[in-house]
Amino acid sequence: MCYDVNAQLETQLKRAMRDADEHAIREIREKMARETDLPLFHVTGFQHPKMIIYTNGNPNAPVVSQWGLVPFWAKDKKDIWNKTLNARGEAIFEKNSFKTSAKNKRCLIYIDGFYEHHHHGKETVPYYISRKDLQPIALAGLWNEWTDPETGEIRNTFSIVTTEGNPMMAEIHNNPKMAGPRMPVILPDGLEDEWLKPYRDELDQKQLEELLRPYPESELAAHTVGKLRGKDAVGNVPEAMVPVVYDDVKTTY
DNA sequence: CCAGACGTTGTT
DNA sequence: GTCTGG
DNA sequence: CCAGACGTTGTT
DNA sequence: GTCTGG
Repeated sequence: MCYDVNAQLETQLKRAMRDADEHAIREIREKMARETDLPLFHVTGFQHPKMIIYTNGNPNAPVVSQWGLVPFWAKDKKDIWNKTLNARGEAIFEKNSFKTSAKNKRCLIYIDGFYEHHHHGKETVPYYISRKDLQPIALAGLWNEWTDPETGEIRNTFSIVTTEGNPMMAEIHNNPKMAGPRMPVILPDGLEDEWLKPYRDELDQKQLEELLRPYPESELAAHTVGKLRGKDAVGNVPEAMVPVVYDDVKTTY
């Protein structure tokens, strides 16, 4: 699970800035950034925000992409893109909606942190999760280009790959309806580019699947924040990440 | 064979 | 309790 | 994923 | 486009 994120422009662009010249930097900042919905202090995937991703096609070039992968064969985005916000890592090479992307269209999404809901009695308490060192979180993703049959418009869309959750995530995300803790795939420093390597054979697939593991909780911090859903939702404002204390709920990890 | 789906989710 | 909308 | 609705009717 | 269910 990973349906709620905090993604700042600088965080999303950091990778591009490593090797961009001044002209490229200006192009990116002045043109591309305006096509996104950044900054996103809190957004849910169900709003299908436009963000920046880095694809295997050109790993250092930022691309505007919309959250909620629409497979190329889909006739209409509406029925599918609320169901493809996440892609179960164990099955990305099997599922119709993801298999071609898993082979040929993998991507990185850099975010500052993400949110999960904890259930305490009848109350729902959101947590904000980030790296302890506050560095950008590199998420493993899948992307695709989909042509809208109605407008002819080509849309770039993406999905966040998930894996089993670490013990901290299991404690936080304790929705009774769910069967097994999950968390987004966070690629450790130095391994991001492995996710963008070409797929040639079964061995490559094995190596890609090796990357889809839970990130160690020792590197993650979490604290309770204000409501993210419903009429009390804090909205897309910096206050979304500000700590909020709830009775009888662990405040920080 | 055709029709219809194609997806995700941890017990206060 | 269960479904839909965001 | 969670929050909120869950119903009917000819007019603000 | 491709798989599953009937």
